[in-house]
Amino acid sequence: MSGSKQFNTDDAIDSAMTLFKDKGYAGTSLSDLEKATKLNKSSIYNTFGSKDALYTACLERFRLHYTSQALAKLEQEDFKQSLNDFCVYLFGGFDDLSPDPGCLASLAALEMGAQNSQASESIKAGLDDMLLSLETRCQKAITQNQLDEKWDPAVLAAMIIAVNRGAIVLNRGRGDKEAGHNAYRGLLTAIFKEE
Amino acid sequence: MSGSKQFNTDDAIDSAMTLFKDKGYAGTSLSDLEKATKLNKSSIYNTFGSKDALYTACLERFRLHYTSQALAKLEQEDFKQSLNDFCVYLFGGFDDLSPDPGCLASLAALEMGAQNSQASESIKAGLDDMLLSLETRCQKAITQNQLDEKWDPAVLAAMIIAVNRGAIVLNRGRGDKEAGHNAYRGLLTAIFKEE
DNA sequence: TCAATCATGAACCGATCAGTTCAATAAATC
DNA sequence: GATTTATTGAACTGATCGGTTCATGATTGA
Repeated sequence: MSGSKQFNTDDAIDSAMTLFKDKGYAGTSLSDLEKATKLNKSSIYNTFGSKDALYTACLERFRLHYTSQALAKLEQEDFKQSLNDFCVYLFGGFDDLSPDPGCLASLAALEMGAQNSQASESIKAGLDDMLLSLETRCQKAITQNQLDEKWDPAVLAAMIIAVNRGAIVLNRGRGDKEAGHNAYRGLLTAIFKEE
Repeated sequence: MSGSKQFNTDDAIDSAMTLFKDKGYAGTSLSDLEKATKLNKSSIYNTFGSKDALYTACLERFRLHYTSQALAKLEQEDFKQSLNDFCVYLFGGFDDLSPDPGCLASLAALEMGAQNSQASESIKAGLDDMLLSLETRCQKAITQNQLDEKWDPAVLAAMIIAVNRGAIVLNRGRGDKEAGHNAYRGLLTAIFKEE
């Protein structure tokens, strides 16, 4: 059949994203991608061009769709609420006992970090988005007197991202969410709990 | 030639480790491993049994050799010094401008987290080693009055590991050490800087 | 209604994958 | 010095890799 596209491109990207997130770039084969997207290889190549290009499309969609949704949580007036919702979103729910969903971008950063892939730009851009948004939000919190002045906004932003990324590593490596959850509690203690 | 082993097993594991750390399990082929270890495929299979077994051997050596060296830094009397040296060791030197060395275990956790591989046990054990040692060290710091009582040792331990793991993701993803370094500075601010 | 368009599935490509086999051969034992 | 033991390189296996080609046929615009 033809004449018009028989599938939704974003749906295909979402399916591929799940695979790449769980098995990595190298660990995901084209036949895996065919099954997950329910597309034929020629459709995949016609639409995206190559495995690498599909991977990059996944990273771009992840950044423009999912990451930006997390960053939107920061737009609330209350800093503590902003940060909490931001973390809950990234964590996949603090009270949710289902396995940690992992993170496409974090695995991509570690897997592609030593290569110079087409995907590297998107990975870097995603991290920079987060760092910049968080830095701006922390700066605003200081001027609003919702955050202690001892904090350098860029430093705190980097720490918040690091805890988030690190929590995923802990959760995926241990198969539960306990250590990751503790890491988040530590973050809240660090920022909000008085000595 | 034969009669006795013609190579050092640990040297071979170290070479393989570097490859797995940079390219991941799936991204590393046996011919890559042959080149890096300067061994023939049959020697690799004779010695280790399979690619998966060699990978697990790398993780075990990483844990028993490298991770335990990091944890040894915690044995100093001064808590701040312990923590600083621990972080510097994991970071590959704060003043060292060379690229972040990455981390075999962190990539392994993300890459294998959704699989149930032979390697999973070793990955989990490595994280548990770190969490337990740090928790014990933090507890000691509290009794020594070197750490504020607001901290739950298990919570702080998880946060320290998370920042370390997350810093690697940031560094590898961005190709420099700036954000990772900031994350560490945040950690020190959180623990030692008064409000 | 008809011609142009284009997504599609199947067959195919050479390369590389993880893993095996085995003869050659060097060291160790006696 | 002969026999045993064990490592090694090279050749080989079938499967799968990423990627291409192309006939088919449904959809579309005129």
